[in-house]
Amino acid sequence: MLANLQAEIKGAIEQVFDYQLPDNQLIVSPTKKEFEGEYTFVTFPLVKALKNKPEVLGEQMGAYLKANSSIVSDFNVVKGFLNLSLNDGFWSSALSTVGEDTFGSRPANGKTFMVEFSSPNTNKPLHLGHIRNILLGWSMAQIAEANGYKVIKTQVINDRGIAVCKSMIAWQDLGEGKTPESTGTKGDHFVGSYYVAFEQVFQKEYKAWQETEQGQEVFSSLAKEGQDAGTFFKGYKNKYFNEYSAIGARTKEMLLKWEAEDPEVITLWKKMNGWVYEGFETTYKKLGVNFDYNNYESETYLLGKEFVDEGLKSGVFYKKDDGSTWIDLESAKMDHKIVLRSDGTSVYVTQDLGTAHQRYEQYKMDHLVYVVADEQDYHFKVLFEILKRLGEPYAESLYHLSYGMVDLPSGKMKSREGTVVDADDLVEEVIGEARKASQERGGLEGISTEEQEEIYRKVGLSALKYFIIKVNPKKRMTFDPKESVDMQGQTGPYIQNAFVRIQSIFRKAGVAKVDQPKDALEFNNLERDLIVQLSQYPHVLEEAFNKYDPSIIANYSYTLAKSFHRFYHDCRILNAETESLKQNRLYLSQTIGSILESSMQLLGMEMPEYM
RNA sequence: GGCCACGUAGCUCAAUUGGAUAGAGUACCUGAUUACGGCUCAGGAGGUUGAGGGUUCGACUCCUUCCGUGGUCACCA
Repeated sequence: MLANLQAEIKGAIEQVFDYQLPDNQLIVSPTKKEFEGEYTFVTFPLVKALKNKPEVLGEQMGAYLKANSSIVSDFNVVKGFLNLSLNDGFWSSALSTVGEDTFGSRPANGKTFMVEFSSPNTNKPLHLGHIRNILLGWSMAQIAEANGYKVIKTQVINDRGIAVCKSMIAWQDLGEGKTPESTGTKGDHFVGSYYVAFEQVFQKEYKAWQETEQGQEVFSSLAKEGQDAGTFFKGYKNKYFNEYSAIGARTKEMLLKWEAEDPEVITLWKKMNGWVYEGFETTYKKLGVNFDYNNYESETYLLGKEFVDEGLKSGVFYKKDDGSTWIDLESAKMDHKIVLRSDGTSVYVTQDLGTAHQRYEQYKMDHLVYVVADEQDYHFKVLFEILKRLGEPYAESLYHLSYGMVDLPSGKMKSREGTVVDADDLVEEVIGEARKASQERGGLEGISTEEQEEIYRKVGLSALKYFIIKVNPKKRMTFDPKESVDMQGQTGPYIQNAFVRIQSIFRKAGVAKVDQPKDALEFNNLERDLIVQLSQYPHVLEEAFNKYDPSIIANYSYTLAKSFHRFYHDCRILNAETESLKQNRLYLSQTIGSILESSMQLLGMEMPEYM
C-alpha cells in the first residue's frame, strides 16, 4: 500500500509540474513522531529540476493531493518535507494487507542459497564466538528462505591436522582408557581437555629445553640485538616444536601415519571424533540449529590440486625454483600467495578453492555465503580473487559474511588465559536465570513442570540470542554476561512478553482467531503508527537479506513490541467502546503477534504461550 | 611499517543509506500500573557523532589529513 501512495505522489508531480521524477529520487518515509502526519515526501530532489522553493513545491503538491487523492486526508509542509495524513479507508485496507497469512515472505524463486557457518575444530568445545557465528548463519538461512530461496546449511568440520593429533597423543599418554561415559563428561569437553593437557606437557618440555646448552646456543645465535629470552622463545615456539621437541616429533609422526591411513591411528581418530560430534550435536540441539550436510576437512584437504595444474597452464599461477606454486595478486593490490607447498601438498586457500568447486558441481548454488570472523577478511579476498581469475562461473556469487569478534568487559577472550566463555555453560546459565526470575515472580502456576522448563529454555535463550544478534554483524561487540541475562528493556524476553500478552488477551476473549471487521472504522494515532510499522515488514526482510544483516530484523521486532506495549497500556482492547472497535483491535493485535513471532523465528527465537 | 575494519550519551547499541531538533536500552532521579523491589507505561537528566579541513539546499553518513582501537601481513587452518 506504500506503493499505492508512491504512485499517487508520482502522479501528482506529473499533474502539477508536468515532470517525471526518477524512482530513486522518490523518497517517501514514515513521518517522524514530532510532526503531524504518517508519511513524508522529501521535496528537495524536485528543487533543481523545477527551479522553485521546496516549501512552495510542497504546498502545491499537498493541495493537489488533498483535493484529488482518494487516500490523502490532510497535509502540512515543514521546510522541504511534505507530511501527509491518510484517511481511514487507507488504514483499513492497509491493515487487511498486513493481516494476510503470507504477508512478508516471498514465493519461491527457484534459486539456491548456501551458507557455511559454525565450522568448529574438533579439539575445542564451542564458545561464545561460535554462538555469534551460528546465530548469524542460522538467521541468514531463515531470512533467505523467507525471501524465496531454497537454502542449504553447511559447516566445515576441522577434524584433521597436527592439532587433532595433539589431543590424540595426550589421550594415549594420559587418558588411562577413560571415556566420556566413564567420566560423565560431554564428549567435546572431554577431548578438549586432552588438547589442553598436551599444551601443558609441551610447555613444560619447552621451558626445560630453554635452559639446556642447546637452547641457550639457539638463543644466542638467533636472537636479535637486545631481544630478551622471553620474547625470543615466544616467537620460536613453532620452530622448536618442529625441530627439537620430543613430543612434537611424536605428534608429527602420528600425522604422517594418519595420512598413510595407519589402521591403529585411524581407529583412535574415529573414536575420539565420535565423542566430539556427539558433544557438538547436543550443543546444536540446545541452541535449536541444524545443518543439511557437513564438509569434513579430512575429506577435502586434498582438494584443489587440479586447479593448480590448470592455473599453471593458463598462467594464473607460477612455480618457484623450490617447487612451490604461487599466484601474483599485486594487480589487485594484494601480495603473492602460495597455493601449493614445495612438497606438493595443499594449503588453506587451495582446500577452499577445491571445496567451493565441489559444492558448485554438486549443488549449483546461486549464492554461497561464508560466515567467518573478520580476522579472515584477507583470506577471503584472496580466495575470491583466485576463483575469479580461474574463471569459475560462480566466482561472483560468493560472499564473506564477516563479523567482528566478541570481547568481554575485561577485554579479549584468550584461550591461553582461560577467559573463553564456553557455549554450554552460557546456555545453562541463561536458562537458569530465566527459571530463577520466573519462580521469584511466582508465575507459571498450574502448568506442568516440563512445560515450565520449555518456557525457561525459550526465554533464557532468547535473552542470550537477542543480546548477540541485535548488534550489526560487522561491528566488534562487547558481551557482558550480566546484561545478556537481562529481561527488561531492549531484550528478547521483552519482545516475547508482548507476544504473550497478545495470547493472553485471546485466551480471555475466548477466541483463537478473529477476522477483520467490515464496518467503516476509525483509527487513532497509536493504531496508525502500528500499521505503518507492520507495513514495513517486507522491506525489513528484504533489506536484512540484501545487507546480510539480521540485526535489522532484531531492531524492527523490538520497536514493534515497544509500540504494542504502549498501545496495550493506552487503549482498551477487550473493553473497547464499541464491538467493532474491539474486533478491529483484536485483529490488529493478532497481526502484531504473528509478525512478532515470525520475525523472531527468523532470528532463531521461539515464542512461549505464557511467561 | 603496508593493507583492512571500527570510533555516536557513563556503559551497551540505533539512526529508513545524504534528510527535519542524532534516537533506544541500561544505570541514576520522579511518577503511573502491579497479587510484585526486580519481564509493563510515562517523564527528567545525560551529545561539539575521536579532531581538523572539504563537497551541498542539507553530513554520523561521501572525500581528505591526522589521532586512537582492533585485525592481518605463515610452505597453520
